[in-house]
Amino acid sequence: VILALDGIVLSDLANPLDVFTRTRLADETAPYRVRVAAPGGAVDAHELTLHTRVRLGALARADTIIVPGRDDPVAPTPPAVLRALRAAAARRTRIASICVGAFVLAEAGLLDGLRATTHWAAADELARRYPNVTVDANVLFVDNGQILTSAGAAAALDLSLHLVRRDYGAAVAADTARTIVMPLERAGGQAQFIKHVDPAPAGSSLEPVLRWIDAHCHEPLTLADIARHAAMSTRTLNRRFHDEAGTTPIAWLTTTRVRRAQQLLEATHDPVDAIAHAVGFNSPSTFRQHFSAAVGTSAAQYRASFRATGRGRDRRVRQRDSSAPFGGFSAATSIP
DNA sequence: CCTTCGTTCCGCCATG
DNA sequence: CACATGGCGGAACGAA
Repeated sequence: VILALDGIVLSDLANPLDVFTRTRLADETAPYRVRVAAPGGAVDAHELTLHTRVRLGALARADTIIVPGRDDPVAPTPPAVLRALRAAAARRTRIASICVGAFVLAEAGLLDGLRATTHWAAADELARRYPNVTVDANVLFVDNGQILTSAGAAAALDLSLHLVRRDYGAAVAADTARTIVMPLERAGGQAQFIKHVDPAPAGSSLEPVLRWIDAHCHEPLTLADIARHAAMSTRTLNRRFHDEAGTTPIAWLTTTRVRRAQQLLEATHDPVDAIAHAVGFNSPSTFRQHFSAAVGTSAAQYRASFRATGRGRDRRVRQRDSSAPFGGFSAATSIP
């Protein structure tokens, strides 16, 4: 359920809406049912008025609540909305804010003691008004498990895809990313949880290098190899990665490898060690170490939980019955 | 889990 | 002068 309040920023509404409504599983079913809820059934959104089919009551039945930003981030939120959010939080409903929607969560007290992010221009204000919140303006989004926050409007895409990945796995998320033509950096660059600095701007000069790494990540690559292909010194390569991608070349490479491993774990029955080798890790133990560091669970557990429920974690979503074959997984077969 | 050893990364500085 | 590159060296890291 996406929460619409007066003054809603339309892109904050539209981005998650698109991602979740367009997401498809391997069997073409749509796993998410998206509703837009407004307290009074209608909200003022600049040049237009949004009439919604559902009201606040929908929050009580939501698995996930998305809270977009508003024109005036610090405008007081209607008490009924705050109550509904707190009740949902108490119910362990997953709640994610987009951009300055973080102010609404903070106002409801849901960010107390947590790390959070918001639009960079509003970060100072958020930190000032809510001292109990640890504001980090240098990340695309922060995943606290139940409560998530994301940076500026475009980061809503990253956050939404992250949720898709959490719910249904990397292959499904990659498929959705392709559908909405998400640039490679952002789709591939976000590691699993908290982390990562501002993404490389789309069309950055690193893009060809990133693509090349993506295509060759299964080979044994060294820094020097990458630098040679990029036609620059290792020093410059490191510097450019730092400036434009917010990581280092090798960190990027291992993230790429882990992501591919996730897809193979989901889509095949290959032994973990074989997958480790296939995605470019020399030793299985190295793979295990990187995998659990990035994903949070072991490779075997990841596969087991994915198999068991059709996706990664909790949340009550009736899913493809576990007897359904995974052979039809289209996403995993067509990584660019 | 520990140790060893090659690799990576980044500050500093010279150069174009 | 402003800016980007890249060599150097050591500390930190990561693969066996």
